[in-house]
Amino acid sequence: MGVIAEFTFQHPNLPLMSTLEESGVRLDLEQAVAEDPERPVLFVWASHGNLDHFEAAACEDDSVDDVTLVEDADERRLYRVQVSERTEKPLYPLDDRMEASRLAVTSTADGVEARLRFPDRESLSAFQPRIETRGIDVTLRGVFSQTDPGLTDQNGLSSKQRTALVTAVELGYYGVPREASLADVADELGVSTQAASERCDAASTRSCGTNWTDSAAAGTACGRRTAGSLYRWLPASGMRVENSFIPAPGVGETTERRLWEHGVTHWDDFDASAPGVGETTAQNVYSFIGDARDALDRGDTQYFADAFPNNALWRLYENVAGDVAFFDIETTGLDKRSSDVTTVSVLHGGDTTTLVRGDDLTAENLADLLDASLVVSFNGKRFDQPFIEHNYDVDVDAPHLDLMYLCRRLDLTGGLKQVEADLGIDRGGMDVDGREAVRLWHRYEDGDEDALDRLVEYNRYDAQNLQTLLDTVAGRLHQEVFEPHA
DNA sequence: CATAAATTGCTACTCTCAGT
DNA sequence: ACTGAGAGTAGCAATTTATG
Repeated sequence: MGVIAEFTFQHPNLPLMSTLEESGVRLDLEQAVAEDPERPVLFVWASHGNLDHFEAAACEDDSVDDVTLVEDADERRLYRVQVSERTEKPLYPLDDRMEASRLAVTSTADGVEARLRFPDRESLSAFQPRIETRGIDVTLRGVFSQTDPGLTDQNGLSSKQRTALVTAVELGYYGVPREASLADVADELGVSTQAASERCDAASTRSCGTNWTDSAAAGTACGRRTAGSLYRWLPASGMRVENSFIPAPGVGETTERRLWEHGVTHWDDFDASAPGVGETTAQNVYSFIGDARDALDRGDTQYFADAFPNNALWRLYENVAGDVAFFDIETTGLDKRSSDVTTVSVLHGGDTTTLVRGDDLTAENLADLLDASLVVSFNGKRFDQPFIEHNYDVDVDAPHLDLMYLCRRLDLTGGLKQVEADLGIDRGGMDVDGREAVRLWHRYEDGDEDALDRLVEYNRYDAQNLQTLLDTVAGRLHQEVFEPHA
């Protein structure tokens, strides 16, 4: 599926940039000939502003070697421009390599605006970081899907969000300069200014994150958002707590993301001059970093469990990967009050241990096995942990990472087996499910030792697969959180 | 320094969903 | 069928920041 994206490129050394600033002229690219990619020849229409001034200044401009008038219409003139070798050229030769095609390119003093068609989202995602590594400031202003014309709620906007966005655009809230204040938008909608701000923000964020279809409205709204690429700032491996600023008072998702976008991806990178962080918040961040460093040195994972919102606890995984207990239980039913725990399997430090009811399944052994920096389960917060704690005198103290909710964030639903299937995680031909596990246990109670073997094997598979699952999901979340949604 | 805007952090509420 | 944790949604108050 083709994707059309609009970018703005900004760099002082873009072709004719200083001349455009002086003359207020706008250039529309008609054609580009790039026999030598370092020195493309552009045919551009100049309009608006002072064209005589532009022509004189252009001839003196270092960013081009030659400017020739080709055609003189009344209000606009066509020039042939030979771009010089030392000029920044965002679209050469990268767009060819990316298989992107230029649909429209316009230069003004504000930078170069380009509308490009990409064959797919992957090539679009790859495009931006490539440009950015050359020091050019790139703003993604909009992404338009070529399919689904006219569908309105492909963006995933709620009706309130949609209404807010349309109202804001109609009133000129997104105009530059603003033609309406937030209060105007709030008035029109009949809600508080905060509510209006949130609705508009949520709407424009979602529009940016998904396909746009029509809607100049959405396009305009997104114009103010910088979809900066974090690509080049990625830590080599997965995210760790040292990349996180969320726990500091005054820092939420928005501020943390802004820090990352400005290259502050590690506690070491932080300083008080960071954008979007004032004096108060900066002090809070320093204070958090100090505490967190101490906690990390002590191996105090509880600190992070308390400091991080639950949906960010997964960031702790890489830090404590050597001391994680993956666990899964089998029972005789779903209700902890009327059913018994039959087996418990724990994968910890590379070893899988299985405790069996009536044998070695005791409170002491359970506590011992689950004593880790982090315990990991699937739906264990609702099922496994309460089940164990209700039936045995055990408290699971360690921070508990429940993979079910992480998977849900990635749209992986349908239960553990379904998720594993979706991710291609091997089950080794284990054709057992929870119901069958109950039956196996009862057969064992009736004297069938093989049934127990099979039950244990199934249980161990589950525990071990949790590690594979977490590795996979953590990798995906890492991308999701760090990388732009372009 | 005043103001508008952005953001966080809180509460209250609904709704989805997965375990054996 | 159960069930309750947690996600999502919304709104408001208070705090913080940006901007001229």
